[in-house]
Amino acid sequence: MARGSETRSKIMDVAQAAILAKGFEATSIEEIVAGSEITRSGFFYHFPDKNALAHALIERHIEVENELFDDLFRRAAALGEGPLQTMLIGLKLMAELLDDMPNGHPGCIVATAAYQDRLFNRDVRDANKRAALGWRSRFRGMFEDIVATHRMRDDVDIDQLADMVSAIIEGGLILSRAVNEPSVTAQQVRLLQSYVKLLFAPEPSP
Amino acid sequence: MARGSETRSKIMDVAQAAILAKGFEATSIEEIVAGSEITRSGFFYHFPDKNALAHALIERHIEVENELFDDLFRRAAALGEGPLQTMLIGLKLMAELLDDMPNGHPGCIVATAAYQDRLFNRDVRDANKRAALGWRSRFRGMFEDIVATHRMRDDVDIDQLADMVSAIIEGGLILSRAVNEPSVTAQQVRLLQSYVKLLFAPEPSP
DNA sequence: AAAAGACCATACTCGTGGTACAGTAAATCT
DNA sequence: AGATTTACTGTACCACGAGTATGGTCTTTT
Repeated sequence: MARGSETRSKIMDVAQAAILAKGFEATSIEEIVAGSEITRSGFFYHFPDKNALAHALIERHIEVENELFDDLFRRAAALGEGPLQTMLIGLKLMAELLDDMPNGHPGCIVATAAYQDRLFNRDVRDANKRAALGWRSRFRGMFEDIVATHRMRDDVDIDQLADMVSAIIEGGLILSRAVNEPSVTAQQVRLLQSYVKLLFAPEPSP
Repeated sequence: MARGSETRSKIMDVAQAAILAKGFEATSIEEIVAGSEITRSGFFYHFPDKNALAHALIERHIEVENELFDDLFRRAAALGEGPLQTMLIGLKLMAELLDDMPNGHPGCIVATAAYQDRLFNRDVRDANKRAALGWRSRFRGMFEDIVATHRMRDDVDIDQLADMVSAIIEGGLILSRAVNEPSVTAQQVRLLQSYVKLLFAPEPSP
């Protein structure tokens, strides 16, 4: 990696850790530069303002999380057979993954942005929107494969079902932070898994 | 209402509207006092600092929402018979209610607080936690009544199921803001209703 | 050798939260 | 009726964080 982009990503690493721990506004540039072995001038050389930093963080997070999900569901597909099994195992793996990162995952940044509308500029909000729509399209694709081979026991919209994955994760993270119980997010994902199971499982033969 | 508490609640009204629209940090005291026909000194007379305002807002919101939920499930209980029906109808009513408030409900304040940990002091975080635990105990009570009379088709924890209501709503609100589709939250609540239905509905007689 | 990239140092502006304090009109208590 | 408290207004001030400006410096690239 070139000299410039090395410092740049170091700034982003430090910033991300701080933001996840205390929120975007509560994290000062002063603090970021202190942890990045750089000066204020150096920071503003790489990012015109704090908004640009937020934008870069969200952009990077989208990529990282996409790769993470790709890998997760690739493993899930290898473990089970058929799209329903893949989804069910994938959700279980996701729950395990969330159990292993008790401080919550970077999705937080997206959520923070959602609730601080005017604090961020258009670029950031657009990136945020793209992230959410990306999740929707990913999971919709998977649910489409499922409905092609399984009967739904309740007539629900596939887009909405796809959104439910994101909603459960984001909602779980919020709740988990509010009550200070790190396990909550993973539990919620397991409940979602239970729903998907009930929704598509073949009728029990009596 | 006495003269003092009148201005106080006016400040809170103005602040709440602004905070829901732009976030807590993005809302300046200057702006709040401008909309409240009061001076800066007046503001600080009622609230020692911004944190106290946040605390008061959350505290008030807990009360308002509790009354709202009480009323909602009272109506639901009148419409259907038995705890399962009450829950299912209640969730439908909740979805309708969310459809009617496209800007999201004040739950946002709680969510904001969850993601801005260090920005708020202990009082605010405690109030936030109490709110979340209050929801949990409310819905757990309802689900307990259901499991007493219905068989669960999947073995899930009641506390976690109760948390799912909050998680779905908060997550729905975030997603709805992120993709700028106000209908998302209500849709997610309807999906939750579908889950509860599948989870407790009697087996179909073949 | 020249130019561009990646910084450092200093100094300044401006908005916002918060403090301090003096004063005032109206309501309430004694 | 007078004293006190409540609910403010007005002014002045401090600290801190974001952002701007500008000039200098070492390093890499051309």
